Order: sequence, then structure tokens, then C-alpha cells
Amino acid sequence: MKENTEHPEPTKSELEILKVLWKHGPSTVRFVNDTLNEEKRAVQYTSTLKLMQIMAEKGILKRDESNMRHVYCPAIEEQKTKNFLLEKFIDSMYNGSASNLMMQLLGNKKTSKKELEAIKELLRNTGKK
Amino acid sequence: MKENTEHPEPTKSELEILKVLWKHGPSTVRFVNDTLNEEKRAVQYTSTLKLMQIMAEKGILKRDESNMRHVYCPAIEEQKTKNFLLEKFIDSMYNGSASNLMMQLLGNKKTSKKELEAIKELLRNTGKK
DNA sequence: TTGTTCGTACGAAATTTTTCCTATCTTTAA
DNA sequence: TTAAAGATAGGAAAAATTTCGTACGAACAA
Repeated sequence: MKENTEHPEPTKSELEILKVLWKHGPSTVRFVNDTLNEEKRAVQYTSTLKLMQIMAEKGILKRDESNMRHVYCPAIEEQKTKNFLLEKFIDSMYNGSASNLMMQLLGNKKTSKKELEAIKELLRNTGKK
Repeated sequence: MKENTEHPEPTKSELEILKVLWKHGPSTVRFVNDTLNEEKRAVQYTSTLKLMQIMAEKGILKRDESNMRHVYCPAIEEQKTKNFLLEKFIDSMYNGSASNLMMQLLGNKKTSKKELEAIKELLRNTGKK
């Protein structure tokens, strides 16, 4: 089976938009823009519009044009994109090793005891096939 | 104690340079540029110079000017910066939860059984105080 | 001494990313 | 039918990032 190495890499602003769509499902530009303004920062409607159009061109988003208010959704599954970004992060920062990342997490003051317990529990229940 | 919320956020190219310095220790521009050209991509000497100068201005790097060939090193410890970036990543992608990140890792085909074993071992030896 | 090599400083061009203005069309309410 | 509200498209400006050309000083070898 052929792996898809061509995962479009979202920019910072594009990621913000993706996160809105992940959280709320397929949405209009109006909704995304309102959400950004509420949860993030002031931004003009046409700025969001333009960016989402660009993302659609790039193949990051799909859009349904059957109604006047176009409805956008991610062209790639949330999990796939997150995996892609996580891998890139691990490759870049931890030499590709997830356990190196874990070590970092363990040394990090802000990783709470509770989090660690949760992680242990996760692993306990994991008999990866 | 006052937390330092003012961690400069390196751009992509700046991070490349940081990684060279992390790996090889304090270095001249010449060395960093050669390394980038070998390990990464073609880039002019003065481009690397300029960027490192900017990073010094921003406070990302320190430089020793006592010799003609200035020697640069990161102004902030590698671990601190990595922690900062990891936290930002987790906040942004996993709602601030490290165990969410772990779940992603568990579902990721590319996280090998061996890696998972290593991680379990890490956690076994962790009686976080 | 003199010219070649290697360094920094500086400015500006080039590129990428982000933002918004304007034109135009559709829908809706009066 | 018409005015107002709300939508998209497209171009261009603005901002951030990256790249490089040029000038010029210091070191060094001939």
C-alpha cells in the first residue's frame, strides 16, 4: 500500500481554522469567523474567508457550494493530520523518538502527577496488537 | 517565584540554527552555515549570519565578540526551550493534556512496540516526588 | 607592502503569510 | 420594486520571515 507523503502542512492561522472545524464540525465562514473572534482574536470576515478559500485551493479543506453559504470541512481526518503534526514534531525535536519525548514530559514540572497516573493507566491497558 | 512567560518563540529557520547549536555547542557562523549546508539545505553564508545576528538581537542567542570570529550559543537552556515548545504544542493540539497526546501516540501505527516498551519502562522507574 | 581570503555590518530584495478593501451577486424585508 | 443585509471573488496591501548583495575591516601569505 502506498503511503501518502503529501500531507499539506498548515500554517499557524490555518491551524486555528482547522481547530474550529475539528471542534464544531462542518461550518460556514461566518461561523468560523465568529468563533475566532470570540475565542481567539479580532479578525475581519473577509480575512477568514480568504484564508479558507486558500485552504480549499491547497486541498486542506473541502467545500460544499450547493448552498449560497458555502460549508467547509477538513479534507483530511483530524486524527491523520494530528498524527502527521505530532510525528513532525517528534522528528524535529526528539530525533524521532517518542520515548525521548516522554522523558521530557517526566522532567517537566508542569506535567502533573495526575497526568502521569493517567498515562500509566493508558499504557497498562495497551496490549498493542 | 516568578515564572518567565517571555520565552522568545523561534521561527522555523531559527529553530534549525538552535538545533545545530544544541548538537554541537557554541559555534561560529561559519560552522553553523557549513553544518546546515551539509545536513539540511543550500544557504548562503550571509543569510545564516544575518539570521544569527537577528537571533542575538532578539535574545535567543548570546555571542562572544572577544575574537574576530564571533561565537554564538543559545541564551536559554536547551531543556527550557524544548519544554516551552512541547507545552505550546500540547496546549494547542491536545487541549493541554499530556495523556491526550499519549493516546494519540498509542493509536499511531508508527509508534513501534519497542518505543512503547521503552516508555513503560520509563514510567515504571518514575516515582515523581 | 600588497593582494587574497575570511570575517562582520547593513540595507534591501524576495518570499511567504496574513489582512483587508472593493466589486458584485443573492436573498430578504419593506 | 427596491433598499438593506449578507455572501463570494479577486486583487492588493501589510506584515513577517528569509535570503542575499555590497561595503568594508582584519588576518595572513607572498
